[in-house]
Amino acid sequence: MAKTYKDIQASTGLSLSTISKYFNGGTLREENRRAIEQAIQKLNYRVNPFAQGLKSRRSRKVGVLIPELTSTFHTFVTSEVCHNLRQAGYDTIVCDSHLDPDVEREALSFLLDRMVDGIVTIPLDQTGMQLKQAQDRGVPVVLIDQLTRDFKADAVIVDNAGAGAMAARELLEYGHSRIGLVTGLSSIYTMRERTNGFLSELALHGIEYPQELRHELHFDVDGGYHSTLALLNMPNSPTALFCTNYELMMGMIIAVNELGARIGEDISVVGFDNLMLARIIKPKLTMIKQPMEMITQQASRLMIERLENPEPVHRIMELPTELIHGESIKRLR
Amino acid sequence: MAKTYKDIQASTGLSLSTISKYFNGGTLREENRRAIEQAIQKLNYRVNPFAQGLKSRRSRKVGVLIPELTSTFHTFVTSEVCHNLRQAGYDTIVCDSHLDPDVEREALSFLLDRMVDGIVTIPLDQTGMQLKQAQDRGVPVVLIDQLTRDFKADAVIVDNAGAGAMAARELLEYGHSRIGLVTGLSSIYTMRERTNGFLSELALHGIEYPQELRHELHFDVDGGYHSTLALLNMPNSPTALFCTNYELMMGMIIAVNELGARIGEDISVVGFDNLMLARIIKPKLTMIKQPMEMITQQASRLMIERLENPEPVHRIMELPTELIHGESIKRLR
DNA sequence: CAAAAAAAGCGAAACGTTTCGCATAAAACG
DNA sequence: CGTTTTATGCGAAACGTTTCGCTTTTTTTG
Repeated sequence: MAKTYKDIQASTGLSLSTISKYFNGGTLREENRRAIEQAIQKLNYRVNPFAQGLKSRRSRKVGVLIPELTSTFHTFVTSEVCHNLRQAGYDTIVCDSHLDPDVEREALSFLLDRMVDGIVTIPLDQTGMQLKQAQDRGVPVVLIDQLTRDFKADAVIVDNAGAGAMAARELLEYGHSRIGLVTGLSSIYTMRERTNGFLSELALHGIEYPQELRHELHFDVDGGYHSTLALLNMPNSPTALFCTNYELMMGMIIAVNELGARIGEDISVVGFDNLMLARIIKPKLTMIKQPMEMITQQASRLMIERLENPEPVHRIMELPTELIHGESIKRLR
Repeated sequence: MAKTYKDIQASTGLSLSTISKYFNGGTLREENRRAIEQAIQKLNYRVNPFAQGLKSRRSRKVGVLIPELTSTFHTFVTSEVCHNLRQAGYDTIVCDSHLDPDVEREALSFLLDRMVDGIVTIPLDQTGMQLKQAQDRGVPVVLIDQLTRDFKADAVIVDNAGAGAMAARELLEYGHSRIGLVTGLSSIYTMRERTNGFLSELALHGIEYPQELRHELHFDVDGGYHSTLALLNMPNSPTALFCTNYELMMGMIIAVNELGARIGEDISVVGFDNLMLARIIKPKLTMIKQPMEMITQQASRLMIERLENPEPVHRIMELPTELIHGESIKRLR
């Protein structure tokens, strides 16, 4: 049978309220503090989260809501944030919305029904309306990856448009101007931003972009694979490719290899996200790197700070991306 | 403010115990049932999970404990099982043990402290000792992927050794006998079983297996990539490869392509798990397919049945694997 | 139609914490 | 050393459900 305050009471002779004080950071005499600690040890006492939640109206749980668990970036963020929050004494409930705004809304209700104290999310619906219900209930929200249009909250983002522009500049530098865009559906914020940044930069250099080079499919390995095949098989195929996330890049690599083309020779490439396999592949890829650890760290920190002391101001952290030089771009001139 | 039974009482005039009966499947008059339903609608009532858990001593939560969230198979299982359980009205808490038995033990305590009603796990420690604490507390366990040595519970497994043997037979059939083994560390149950089944089958055909063809690295894309490079770069390199999971197979493909070799021509291949990319790659791969949907389905079903009606008998479901014929094996004779 | 049986509803006491206002003990002060 | 101030400890009343034993109502039956 699970132990309760009563058992600690029986063991120490202290009152229930004093014991509660011990657990909630009140002031006790050193002597009593030790007695309680000993009792806890001896009894192997564990707080009953139900009783605690019922009375305190705080669950010590945080909801993590992401668009899709099968994306490497999302999995990484989820896993790290969960870890950080657990360190700080918070449990997490993970939901993914399968890229469906309706599911996202439902999942949010689900989380709020579970009485989460906070929500960390990579939002899907870009208005952010779905998140209002959280804020209405006083549940703080931390956004990752994008700001929502009609909803303000703490957020950790990177400069996606800037990253796209950086990729374009690098390729132009090497003399490429006919560049295939291997990207996800433009309904996804990051995909759209990276693409727009990329196109704007080209426009800035007076390059008119032919729409047939722009391939938007689902942002997974499949999508990258098929887009790349299509791009490389077209009559006047591009000399370079820009992939706007990790999965697309993986699909691209497989497609390029399958066609017998050599990266950095027959086709130049700028990838995205220096994760897992991207670190070892030959030739080393030139790519945009997001500061993953910092993103998850800052997001966790923002959440924890909000939980411990709610404030009305919203802080937005924009973190820099970085271009890593590899050997996947051939110099044309 | 959140609504409570009291609000329903105020609205319907029924007693709290009657209302409780409604929620817990007791018998009420049709008229009262409807009245309560209306009140719930009107008030937008949601049960308070803390009060419910406190009183009933059931959390309606299930712990899902897996070795590693970054493995495609594990992610798939987790995501499906969570989905199925939620459908049945159970929340899930996901933990991964980062392939560390100590972390696994801790995570289990963590889950039990959270008062989960059951545990679904792909066990890491193969004795199963870590799971005893669950059973001692009357928390049912469902094993996926392997049986534990000193611990009996419901389980869903596949015939891993049989799968390995099947792969071997197929390759032998086509005349291959010098076969590289791209596999994970033999401390992992499935990797060991598949390897053993494979080797036994070769032995059965009187083939002595040279140890230098057996490459055991971490069972991820990296591992598959490096093992394959090593195998194909050795002096007397194998004519075929067998990869014992999805990630290893992905790494293998990338390495083979990088070396400019053609699958099904220069090197023959049997893969594992018909997921994602494996479905589209050219040439179509010959591979072992696990019945993924059935695994997760059966595991969820077992868990739910145990939760609804605890029984001491343990049911073990062994599901068949299947060999899918592709074009990745060249006929040698 | 009355008596017996079955069904439905009720009240009160939990479950294990937290919190509030007060009482008491210890420390500080003149 | 008595008095004020400050630090600790206490008791009791919640929090929102479930459950048990019992009463009342409804249905069945001869």
